[in-house]
Amino acid sequence: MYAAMEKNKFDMKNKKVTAIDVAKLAGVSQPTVSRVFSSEGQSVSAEKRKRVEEAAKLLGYQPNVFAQSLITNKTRIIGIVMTNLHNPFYPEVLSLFYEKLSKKGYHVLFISSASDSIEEQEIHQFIKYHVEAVIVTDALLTSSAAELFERQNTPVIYFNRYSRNSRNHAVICDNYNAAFQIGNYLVESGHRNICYISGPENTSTTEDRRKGFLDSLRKNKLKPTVIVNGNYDAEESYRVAKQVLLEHPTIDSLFCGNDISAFGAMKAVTDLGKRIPEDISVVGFDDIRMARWPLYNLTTWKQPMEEMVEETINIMLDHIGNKLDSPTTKLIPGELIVRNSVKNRSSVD
Amino acid sequence: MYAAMEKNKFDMKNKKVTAIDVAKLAGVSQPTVSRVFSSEGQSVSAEKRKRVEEAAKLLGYQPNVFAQSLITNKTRIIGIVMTNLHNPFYPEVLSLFYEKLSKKGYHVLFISSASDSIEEQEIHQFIKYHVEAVIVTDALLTSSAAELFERQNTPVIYFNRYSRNSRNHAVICDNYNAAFQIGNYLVESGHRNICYISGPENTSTTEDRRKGFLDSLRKNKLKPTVIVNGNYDAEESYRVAKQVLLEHPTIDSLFCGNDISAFGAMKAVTDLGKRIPEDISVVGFDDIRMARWPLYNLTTWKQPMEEMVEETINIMLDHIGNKLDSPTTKLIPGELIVRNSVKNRSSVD
DNA sequence: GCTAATCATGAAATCGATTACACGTTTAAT
DNA sequence: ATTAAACGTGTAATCGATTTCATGATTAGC
Repeated sequence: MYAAMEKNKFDMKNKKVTAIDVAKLAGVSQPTVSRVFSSEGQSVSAEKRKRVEEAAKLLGYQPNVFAQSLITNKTRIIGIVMTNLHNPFYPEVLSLFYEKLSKKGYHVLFISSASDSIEEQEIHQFIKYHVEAVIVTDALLTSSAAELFERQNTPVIYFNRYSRNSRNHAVICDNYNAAFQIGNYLVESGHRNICYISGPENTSTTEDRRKGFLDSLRKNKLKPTVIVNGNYDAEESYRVAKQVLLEHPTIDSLFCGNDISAFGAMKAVTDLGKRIPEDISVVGFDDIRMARWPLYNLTTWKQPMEEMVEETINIMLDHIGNKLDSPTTKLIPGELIVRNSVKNRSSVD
Repeated sequence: MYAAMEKNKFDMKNKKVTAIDVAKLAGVSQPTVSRVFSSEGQSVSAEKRKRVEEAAKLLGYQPNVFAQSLITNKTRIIGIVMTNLHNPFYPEVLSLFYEKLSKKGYHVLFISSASDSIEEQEIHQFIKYHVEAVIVTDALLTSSAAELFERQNTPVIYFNRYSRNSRNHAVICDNYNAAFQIGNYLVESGHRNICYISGPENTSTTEDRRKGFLDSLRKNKLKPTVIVNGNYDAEESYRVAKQVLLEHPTIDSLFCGNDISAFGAMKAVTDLGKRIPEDISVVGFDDIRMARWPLYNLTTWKQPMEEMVEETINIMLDHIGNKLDSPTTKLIPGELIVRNSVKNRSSVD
């Protein structure tokens, strides 16, 4: 009680502890304190090092990052832009990024953009804070924003998007191949009337998935089946699926552009009195945690998040370190996760 | 094409533009440049102000935040700690925080903690970056961490948690009253065998909900019904619900500690061949977006996120500004959202 | 039209670190 | 033992802003 008050009295001064305070207490010069805290094994005698460390701990000293950044020009801050927090895929990704970046001593400055392409103004925040790299998930920069970063030589890495004419790095799941495999899988398990509930048309991801899917049908000599556009969202997908199922009663399977739209579609199916997978098979895309909820048990394509995040960080570090700045695009394969939403209708086996 | 190369040549220098550069180009002194950019209407003649602004735009000048923060001791950075990104409630909250904070010119430094109480080490990141406030959602600080912030006079605001002996601010939904209302609602709509699927026992939130629920039963002269502990998670809740429904076949309703555990429970119900709400009613808590998905259509208690976030930010600003540091706790009521997962079994109406 | 008050502006100090440099000690080399 | 290299440590410069202070110019007051 008394001790607490005492402490408070000191705290009223609200004076932050600086390297000078530590130096005084340890009986060394201020640069020596700095040397103890500069990560590398700087030359300072074991004895003084110990004295400094003790003094620092006693005072609760933490080097001031702003002073550090000012002189070193390094901020250890990474900017992450995320547009679509409503799709659980992205929080999962964010969490992974945080975990892996912080392990490497980086910090996450977070920007969430409501719109699909990021406002100039938001971008300025990143520039002001001298982020060492920018990771953009599920959105594209405006070209003027991209130019800004290029001018500052700040690497931009797209996660799960790319634009053909962009000079930025990108890490993506091999969407074309994934959709191709899913198409094959459905055909091989005896489906003949596949409906693809796609996402909005203007993204690379959606484009590639659509192409892969169509190519697999073509290979299997099936004529193109119904394709409708949702917006990667459960409610919209529910609406769309319901409608398409009514219009095309022969449909035996739904391939949905992502997991949450699959969830919406599943409800549409059961609302129409059909069963999954007995009457209609459903396949998703992403393999978010919810996909394995007993409620869904969704067969889906796993985007290997962990690997993708890892790769993104590697590219980032490579760029920051070696200044290798020829734009790299990394394709990660992923895999089909078979659960319980697809029935084998093939008579053969 | 050519222009682009030209530009690049300049950029190779990678020299950052400082106030001095602007000053030279505008033919003024460096402090004058600073005065133009310091938010307040500083005294600088209209003519020079214009010259400076033009020069700044031409060079693409942005004041260096690190230099600014160093001298002003203001960082405009808010630290947010979030443990439970798997529950969609929290990404929704994060998104709101970001939106509202950025509107006020603050930035979000993000920390996600796997464990329920936050590691000392993570906390140091906040201290290093001199965050002006810390918002903690769904977790508590260790007492030594709390002490650290107190010593730095950094306000900590708990969102959706509080601890009785903590000297920090808190904004919470009135969990006691909410659970009380839900209990009443279920009883009044004719339910007599209510099972409460709670969360882990050690949190204030869970405690208050349990108390409120029990008190409402008591008031209605019902003897305490089955209470089981899940962990606010769909899969666990599925398991638990299945078991409890088998053991107690008379149960007519489930009150779940949050929405996602309600989703799990719903599946348990239908897996056992019972219907919602005809055979068993289900109520959730939170009103996350998914609750209104057609798939669920869950009757639930709305935690008024927007209001809660707003309140949290207000307390934060008050603390930062007026130095009013007597710990404030703000209770926000919330409301029952009636959808389609509860049946009126009362014979009266 | 003279003094006082106001305003605009530059010079210099400052924030809290890092780091080049120089100097004094210690250790190694021959 | 003598010289050179290596090491430890303090002094001073530096990063890029803000801010105090002083000075000179401008306006107002009478």
